[in-house]
Amino acid sequence: MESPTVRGKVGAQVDNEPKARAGGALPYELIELFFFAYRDFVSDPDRILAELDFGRAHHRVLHFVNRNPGLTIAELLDILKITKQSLNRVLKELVGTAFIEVRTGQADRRQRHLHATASGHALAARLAAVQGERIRQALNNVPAAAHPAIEAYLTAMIDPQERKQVLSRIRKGPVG
Amino acid sequence: MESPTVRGKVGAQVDNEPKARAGGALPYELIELFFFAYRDFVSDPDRILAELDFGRAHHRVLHFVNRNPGLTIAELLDILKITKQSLNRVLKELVGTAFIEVRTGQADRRQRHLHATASGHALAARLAAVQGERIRQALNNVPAAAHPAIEAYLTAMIDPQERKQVLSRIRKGPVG
DNA sequence: GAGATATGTCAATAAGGCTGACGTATATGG
DNA sequence: CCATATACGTCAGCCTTATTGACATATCTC
Repeated sequence: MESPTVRGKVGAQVDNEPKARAGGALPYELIELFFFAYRDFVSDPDRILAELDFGRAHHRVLHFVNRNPGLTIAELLDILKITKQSLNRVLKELVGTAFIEVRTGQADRRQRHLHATASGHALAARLAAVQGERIRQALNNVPAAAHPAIEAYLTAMIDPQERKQVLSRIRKGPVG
Repeated sequence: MESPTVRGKVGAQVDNEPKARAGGALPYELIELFFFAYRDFVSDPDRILAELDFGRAHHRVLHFVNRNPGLTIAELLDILKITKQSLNRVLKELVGTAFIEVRTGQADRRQRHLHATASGHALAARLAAVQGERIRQALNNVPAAAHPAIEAYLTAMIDPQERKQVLSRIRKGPVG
């Protein structure tokens, strides 16, 4: 999983900019650590995806479909915050290669419910495994007592308006 | 600062994949938290950059030049892990808009030493300020005693081979 | 002086985004 | 039952950021 390049609409954010930063120096170390940590975090899946001629976009789609079986197109667009045109190309490839299956909605036949196939689930698990391994190894470098703090820290890095929605989606996600 | 899309060369990495993951479930929560945290972490600078018709590539270049005054082209390419052709377009724009200044090397006149101008420094500081503000706010959600653990965790997320080099560059960086 | 090195540049290509416009199937409300 | 709204699909064109390959130029080093 890798962060999408959100272009175009930048989102209406009100005056969020710190004026003078009264309190001391900028945390350059943490800024750069986060940058490099994320860079390497996504490099593991990249190697696997390259074997299949997939990119990070495929990873994101497969990941969230796998974690949220029956997800509709609209819901997926809302998570990924991309346009349906962008999604379509990637999704078509994942469906064409039988990693994802599309089922017409029962209640509402306009909707498309997305499901990972067996091989889709396997690939998603393989991708999550390499990222999970990196996380596990990193946690080993930190006292177990501090593990909840790391989760709290990452949670607090998420936009407050998004936080609740993100958390509910993460926690409910029962499919491993 | 935002992670580059490393395409093409994926880097020679030896069999790094966890075989069966004997030890239990995958840390899906942390995987997704890291994803969303990073997404929002880069969204703040994006808004500012958009005002100037710059992209994330400009941010990365400006950031590292500002933090490492006198950086050469080759060193910058090594940090960013992109090709000189990719760098060139972005760098030309930053030089053309007078955010970055190029000085021919004294000892070796083939080299180009990059420096942020006054306005380059101001922009870099403004970008770092919004990211720093998010970090500071997130740290406030965590006991101060756990702050070193967060730094240790992020450090351990970086590839072991890269870690030493990255850390030395981060710590020495005296320019805030 | 020959060759290596640091940088610059031209050209073609790809991935992954975007906007705008339009089409189709299905639901839903009056 | 018909009009409108909704969910999705698709065509066309564009942008940014990256890639590879080839070649040019200046400068350093042996």
